Amino acid sequence: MTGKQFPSVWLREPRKTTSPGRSREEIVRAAMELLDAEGLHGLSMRKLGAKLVTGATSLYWYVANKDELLELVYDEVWGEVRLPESETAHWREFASVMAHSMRQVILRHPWSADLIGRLPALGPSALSLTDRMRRILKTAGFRGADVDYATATLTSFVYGFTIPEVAWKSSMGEGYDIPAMHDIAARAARDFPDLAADFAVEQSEDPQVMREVAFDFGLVSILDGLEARLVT
Amino acid sequence: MTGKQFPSVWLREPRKTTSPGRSREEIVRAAMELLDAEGLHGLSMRKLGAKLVTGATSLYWYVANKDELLELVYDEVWGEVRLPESETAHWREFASVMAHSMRQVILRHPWSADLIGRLPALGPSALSLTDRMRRILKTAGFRGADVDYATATLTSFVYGFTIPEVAWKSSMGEGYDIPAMHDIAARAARDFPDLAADFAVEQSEDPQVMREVAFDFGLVSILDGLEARLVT
DNA sequence: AAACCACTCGCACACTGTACGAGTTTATCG
DNA sequence: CGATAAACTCGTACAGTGTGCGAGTGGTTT
Repeated sequence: MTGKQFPSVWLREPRKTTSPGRSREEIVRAAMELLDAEGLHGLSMRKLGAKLVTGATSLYWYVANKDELLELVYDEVWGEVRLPESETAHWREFASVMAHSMRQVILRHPWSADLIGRLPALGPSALSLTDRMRRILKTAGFRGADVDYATATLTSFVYGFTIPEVAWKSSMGEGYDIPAMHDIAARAARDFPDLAADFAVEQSEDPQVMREVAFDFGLVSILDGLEARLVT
Repeated sequence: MTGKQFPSVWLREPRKTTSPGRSREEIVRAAMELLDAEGLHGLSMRKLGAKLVTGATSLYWYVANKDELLELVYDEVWGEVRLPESETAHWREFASVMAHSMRQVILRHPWSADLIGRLPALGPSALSLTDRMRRILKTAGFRGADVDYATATLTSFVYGFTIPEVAWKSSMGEGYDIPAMHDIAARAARDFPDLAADFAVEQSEDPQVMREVAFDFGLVSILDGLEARLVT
């Protein structure tokens, strides 16, 4: 009956701290460095403690558990998203810049892809992002729930496009061994000749560029679709 | 130089087996049951062994490691997607059914959301799905790389929409304690009055229905956008 | 009978997150 | 100043994880 308490760092008052050296910020920064260097798998409380020359369990004074720590670094990531300065930008321009920036940020911090959805995104950076997006959409003429729907559509696309992309890259390592990839695709798809054939053709393209083009294709399509919803 | 070998069950010949009782299929089925019952976190080789009345390490005869096992159940999930029977269905109809079905399947097996992107999807069910989608798009008139782009756009949306949805649900438990959610959102967004206000309004809707409507909104928008790319 | 094969599984290793509680420093107050 | 309380540190321990290894078992083939 009581309804489980939803756990999030952002719903707790942080501990008051008189601390000199150690602090949440420092811990978050160190965690981010570890994550960027070694990935999500490479972050453990013990390693983090070692990096900060502290006992692993000392960190639990500043952070209730590992998930809370991850929530903090997660929000830090969204803080890196760059948006058009002016509030008066055309909504298509705004949305496009935001989408591209979100993708770049995730590519820069591949571990964050594993966190999307696994953790609540209630931090200030995340909220500020959606707040600005919604504002722009409203002034563009979207009304009521359509504002939600439009943002959801957009962010869903960015997430869904980028999450598998990042995962693939980190599975492959950074090798980009194109002939090997070709071979892999061909072998996996040997029962689907059409698929295999298309794979073969596309393998000749630069995958980096291709991803970019694909992203833009999807983004433009979505913006067109949303615009159609607007003019009625 | 050699280029790391990409690891996937589907790229290895399976072991030949004279086995009577135990088999890959049985293991996969048991794993699926465990996953549906207890989530990704609840699946461990030891528990799975116990369920099958075997030593945990015996499973490693049939499966190289846990990730391979997960690849197998993962493909099983995509096998549950239902598509229109006829190859002659209109592409919009086809895409729409596929998107909805994918979403439903993920909602039915929430643990699968955590696997999207983390594991290569090179199994027969996954490949068959993309193969059919691509075929339909081709006959609809999409050409060359546009076929990839369009499918990527569609599946990205489905993934990106559903992954966070599922994660949110499983964090909250199935409680759907609406007033509590209201409170949570309000507190988290206290620095963003507009956001908080909108949250408050929307909290009065049935979230289940709302998600469905949102999904359809996005889907229709995307299909419109893709169609615009087609008629040129 | 010997050799091979498919298969089982106990043990051990290196790790994980974190509860607990005892210890130490620092700040506040009478 | 001394005392009390609050802020902080951290060693130990527990219950778990995936899985490499190597010894063992039972059936089939030569």
